[in-house]
Amino acid sequence: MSINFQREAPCPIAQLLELLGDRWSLLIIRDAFYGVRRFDGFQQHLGISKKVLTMRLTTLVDAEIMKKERYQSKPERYEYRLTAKGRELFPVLLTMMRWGNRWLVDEGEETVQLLHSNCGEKTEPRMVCSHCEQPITPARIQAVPGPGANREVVQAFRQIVRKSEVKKES
Amino acid sequence: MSINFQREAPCPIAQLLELLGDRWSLLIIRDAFYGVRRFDGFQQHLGISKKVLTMRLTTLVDAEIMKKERYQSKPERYEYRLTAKGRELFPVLLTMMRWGNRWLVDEGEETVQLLHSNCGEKTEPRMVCSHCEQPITPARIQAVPGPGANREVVQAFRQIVRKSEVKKES
DNA sequence: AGTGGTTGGTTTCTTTTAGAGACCTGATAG
DNA sequence: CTATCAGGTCTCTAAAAGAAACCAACCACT
Repeated sequence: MSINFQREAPCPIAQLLELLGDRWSLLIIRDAFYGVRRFDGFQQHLGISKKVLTMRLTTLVDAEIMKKERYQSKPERYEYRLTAKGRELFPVLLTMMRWGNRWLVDEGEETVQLLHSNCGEKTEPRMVCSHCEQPITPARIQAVPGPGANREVVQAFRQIVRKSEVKKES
Repeated sequence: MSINFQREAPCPIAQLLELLGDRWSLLIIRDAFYGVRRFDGFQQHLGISKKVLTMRLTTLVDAEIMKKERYQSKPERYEYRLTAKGRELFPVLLTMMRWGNRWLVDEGEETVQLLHSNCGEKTEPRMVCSHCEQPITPARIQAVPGPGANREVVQAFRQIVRKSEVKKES
């Protein structure tokens, strides 16, 4: 029902959230970036229940965000590692970290910071255009229907645009 | 219980997810970026139940991510707009959109694309260092304890680092 | 004066998820 | 022969989400 912009719809953000939009998945991936690899490690660092951890890891493996690899065979034991698809979630976590540090943590009270080994300095990631390399801001970015947009999506876009214009006038 | 890295802990990503890590909050914010402002608009575009929408909007207003503004007074009616704090979630949504388009949508089937009005071209946001302006990749970024890190956090970092080194050897 | 539509909700009931904790398995260690 | 570790499963309870009915203030029509 409703215009085709919701969760099971083709919006890439909605699709990502469909997969990872619970309270644990992105924390598991964060820990994986920190180097955690084993069931027990995730469980202890996160304080997540085993049942939910099993479910989340299964989902992540099925989605090919993580892969399960045997690291010993006498008793078979596996570890979970990020795939390329998983590693590319790095920018998502970085922008989240930046926003959290900026708005949820008092200044000077940050518990985590980022060091860029290129320049050796503390860094705050910035977004730039892949084309002109200029900064990206909401005002200078426009979302437009892509090649896979069907009539419904275009329609939804029009409606949203029209509505937001109406609001501006009043 | 467990090392201090979980949800109620000082990790900025965990704090963000504590606030926004459900299946709806970020979609509401996405719609707000698209220009949706009214209860009904969110409800129809998202297909979310009114109860949950009420709860989420309340949370977002309490967190000062959105603000409720009266737009007419005969029958009092309000609309919900992003605050500066909310608008700064833009990079988070952009990186999510990029990942979703890249990994969850078939190439050429993207329903949404971004146009950078600076250069007028289709763009894929990239992350660069605020310092040296060079690209940021997992391999070139290191998370280090910040000024607000207490002994526990530093300890947790050490443990994680040690564990991931052990893994590399085996 | 009554009917229906619009906006922005609340209430109730049912289904889904999450969480705590007991239990299981296969292996090695003492 | 018992203990411990890694990596789970199973069961039960509590919390959250979803569907749908209802409510209320105002307007516009008839």
